[in-house]
Amino acid sequence: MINAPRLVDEPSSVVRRLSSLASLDAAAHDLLDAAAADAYLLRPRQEMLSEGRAVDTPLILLDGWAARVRVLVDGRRQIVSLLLPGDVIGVSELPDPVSTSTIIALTAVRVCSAPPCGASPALDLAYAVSRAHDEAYLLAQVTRLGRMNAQERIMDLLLELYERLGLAGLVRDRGFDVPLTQETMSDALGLTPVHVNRMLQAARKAEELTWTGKRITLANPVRSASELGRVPLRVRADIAKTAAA
Amino acid sequence: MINAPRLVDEPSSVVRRLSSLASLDAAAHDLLDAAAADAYLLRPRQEMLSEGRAVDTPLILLDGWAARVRVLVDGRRQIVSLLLPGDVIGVSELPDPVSTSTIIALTAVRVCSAPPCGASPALDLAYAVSRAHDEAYLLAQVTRLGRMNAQERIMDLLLELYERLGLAGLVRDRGFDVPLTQETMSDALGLTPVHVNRMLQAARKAEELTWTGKRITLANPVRSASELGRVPLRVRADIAKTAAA
DNA sequence: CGTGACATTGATCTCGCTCAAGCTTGGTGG
DNA sequence: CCACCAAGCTTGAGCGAGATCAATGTCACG
Repeated sequence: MINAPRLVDEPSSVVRRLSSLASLDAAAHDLLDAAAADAYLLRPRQEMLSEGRAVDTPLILLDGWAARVRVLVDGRRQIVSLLLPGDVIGVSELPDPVSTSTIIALTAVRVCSAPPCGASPALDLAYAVSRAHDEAYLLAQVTRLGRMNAQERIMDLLLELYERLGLAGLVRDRGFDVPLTQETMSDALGLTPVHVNRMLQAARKAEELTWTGKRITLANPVRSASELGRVPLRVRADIAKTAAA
Repeated sequence: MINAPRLVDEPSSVVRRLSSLASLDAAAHDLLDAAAADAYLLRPRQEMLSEGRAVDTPLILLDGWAARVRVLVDGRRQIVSLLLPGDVIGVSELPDPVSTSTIIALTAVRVCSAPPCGASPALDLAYAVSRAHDEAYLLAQVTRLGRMNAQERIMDLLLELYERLGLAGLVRDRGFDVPLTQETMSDALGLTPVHVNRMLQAARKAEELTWTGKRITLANPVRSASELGRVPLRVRADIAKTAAA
């Protein structure tokens, strides 16, 4: 569709996402552009990182979706978290880190290695905020699986995707592309595919969402969010505010 | 230096835990001793950190147990993770961090503020490893809640406690003190207290564990672990090995 | 015009929840 | 020293959300 990515007119998901986490200066932009120039493609189902294997280089997910997966001995599979365009993977302040989970591409995926820490203070901050977000999403995943019923899990996850894709500039008109099968969703939600299907139908009948092709549109994200008690994610004190006081 | 708490004879849980994560030099020990000198006590149920509130200072849990908790609008409660003696709380590389979860003391608790990052390289490494562990335990919690049944969840959590308390030197003879009520466990496991009770009875009948008073003893941790497919946690490449090669 | 991946539907089962009641125990005050 | 009481543990009966098993439908693609 889009061939030459003209960063000025149409900023990439990474740039949009990281900019919304921390303001990026020109140096940071240059580093990201340079990194993105060495992007490469992965096929769906391809492993990007293997549990127990050393992490050679942190990655940036430029395009496509991936998932952190844990598999039990008998084959049960749990998607620990979803990785969306613009997400940063495996940046760690730990030397010689070893991956604690397997990461597989859910779709065709375009990645590049992330500019290393220390090269740009603005970028380092963005990484730190990004990691704080990741952790918050993990906490959300825990409470989803531990204390929500099937309907709530589905809507809560979709709202999280809505929020996260929004940061990357991938939401338009309360709608966004979700290249997931119902089976993949069930692995993320700790449910069976059959039950996910039925609950989705119920949600459609209740006119909470539409899901045609690969695009989901939420009828009323604000209302749904407040019903679930979701609050906007905040990981840093607002310095502007506190400085002004 | 070594008067009241005789670190040589009986190292504290923090020192034992952090030492097993990264070898601490004399400077790191001194920093920890100094920090521990300013310890203070908290009562059970007291909030140590509130969701959405700024984190003033990272803490070290010297004694007692705490929990990161998420509460839904209608009161459902999920314990996201358990915090054990020796655990480090809220160390973040992010400036002006805001807590993404509430932390409450489960027992009487003794804490002190953690020596800041940058003061000791050895300590910084220990912090980094500690944080990597925390993340791994979160992943484990997600797969527990998402894909394990009640029996498996209970044993898996107990094995994690066994492993973690072992690092802090708090396991003796396959037994360890667990100051949890069954209700608290149920909040960590995403189950009801009634069901936790029944599954515990089943586990006792199957002679997998004993739980008398506050002390749990696992009959055969190694066998239980292999049945669940648990593998020892590893977050760093073994430098000794790679360096030797 | 197969063929394979995914969505949908139905029937049945079961694990874990709910509600409700006893039971045990340790602490507290009279 | 005992009576009492609140927490927590145990037990029972019944129910229901979600799992399981097994087809069938649909659609894109070679």
